[in-house]
Amino acid sequence: MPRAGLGTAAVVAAGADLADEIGFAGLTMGRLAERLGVRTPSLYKHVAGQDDLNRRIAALALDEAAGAIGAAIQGLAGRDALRAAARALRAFVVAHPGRYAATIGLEPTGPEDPIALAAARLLEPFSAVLRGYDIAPADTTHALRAMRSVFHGFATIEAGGGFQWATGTDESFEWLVDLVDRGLCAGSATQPTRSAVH
Amino acid sequence: MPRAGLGTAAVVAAGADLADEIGFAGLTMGRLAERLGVRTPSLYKHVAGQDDLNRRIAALALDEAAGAIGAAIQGLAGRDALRAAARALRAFVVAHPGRYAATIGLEPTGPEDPIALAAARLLEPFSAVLRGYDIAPADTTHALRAMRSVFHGFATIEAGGGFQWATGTDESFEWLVDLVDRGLCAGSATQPTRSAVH
DNA sequence: AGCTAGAAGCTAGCATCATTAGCCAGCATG
DNA sequence: CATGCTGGCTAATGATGCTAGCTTCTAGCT
Repeated sequence: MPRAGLGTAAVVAAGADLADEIGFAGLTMGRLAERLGVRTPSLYKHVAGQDDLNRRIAALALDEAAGAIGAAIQGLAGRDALRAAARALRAFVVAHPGRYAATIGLEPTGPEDPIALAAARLLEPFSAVLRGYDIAPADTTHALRAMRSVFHGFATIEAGGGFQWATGTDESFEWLVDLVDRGLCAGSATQPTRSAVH
Repeated sequence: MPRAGLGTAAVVAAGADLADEIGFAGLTMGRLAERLGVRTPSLYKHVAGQDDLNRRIAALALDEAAGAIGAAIQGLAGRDALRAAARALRAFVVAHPGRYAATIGLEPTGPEDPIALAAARLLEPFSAVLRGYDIAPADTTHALRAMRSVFHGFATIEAGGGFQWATGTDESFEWLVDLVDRGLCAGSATQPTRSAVH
């Protein structure tokens, strides 16, 4: 029996592709093995198990997303950068729903977890976008979390099929980006009482 | 063998409680049966299967969330209503992580699907909040989707353990609410060119 | 009160999966 | 050429969802 010449990276990549094709929920060790022309137990030579596979796919996805967004905002600033970043994230989720689904609802085991590292890398381009706005240093964490929440929320809802969704999604997305842009601008200009509370 | 006196509602409620306790991922037909003092196959007299159970739990959760948010915004308007709604949703997700997880990433089979109906009911209190802002009628759909994305995003990230999260989450949440408030206010005051496009 | 029919429970059994144990073949190094 | 590691395999186990088919309880009718 000839060797298939697999490796951890190849297995993870194939798993990510398969998840994108048939949906993350349908990603099974058996199907992945079949896709790779190999019997199921052989996968365990490259991956510790399904959970490990999922986490590796998630880390890969976060890394790829970070790269795509970073590239998208090159040379842009302010609202242009915000829009570019948001669009790039959305495009990634639409193009890779399985990969993205793998990133939902997982806890890094520690600060050295590849997932935590990849997540940190994904935060970086968003930090860059934020630098184009006039945000108080004490508020950057909040602003980062806000951006993450907003676009993550939109992406998951859209990727999950939304509810009554379907029509006008593009417009709604641009509207959402503008809302965030307005919020970030206004937040820097006016520092009302409530910001002085904490 | 004495009858347990179950019914679909009782099974679904027990499933929702169990999901909140041990996590939605750990909700299994066997465990639920055990909790109800019944053998696994008996559940199939009340529920078509695991998928059906999950969808019913999701519908229940959406319905309960809609009720909680609706109650929370009674007598409030504008920013007060927005904050109350957002806090109520967040409180619900924190108190019922299993229920909420059941609502993530499911597609209603049709407009008559109980999930679609419950989702529509959840939209209602948010519509009420929006009425406290001066949003152009053509933009209400976008604004609704925006609110849903924002708070869904924050809730899921927080429920999923977040990433480097943990500290200052409350502050970040309030900051996010204020950002949306600013965005909604500014969106009504200024009607820039892009709003006149469609 | 007794009969009947359907609802609600049960045992047994099957299919699918993830996972482990243990074997064997190819390849690279001495 | 021997040797040992690596990566593939078969076989088997245990968990889980689900179906089939039997039995018993109970509601409702006569």
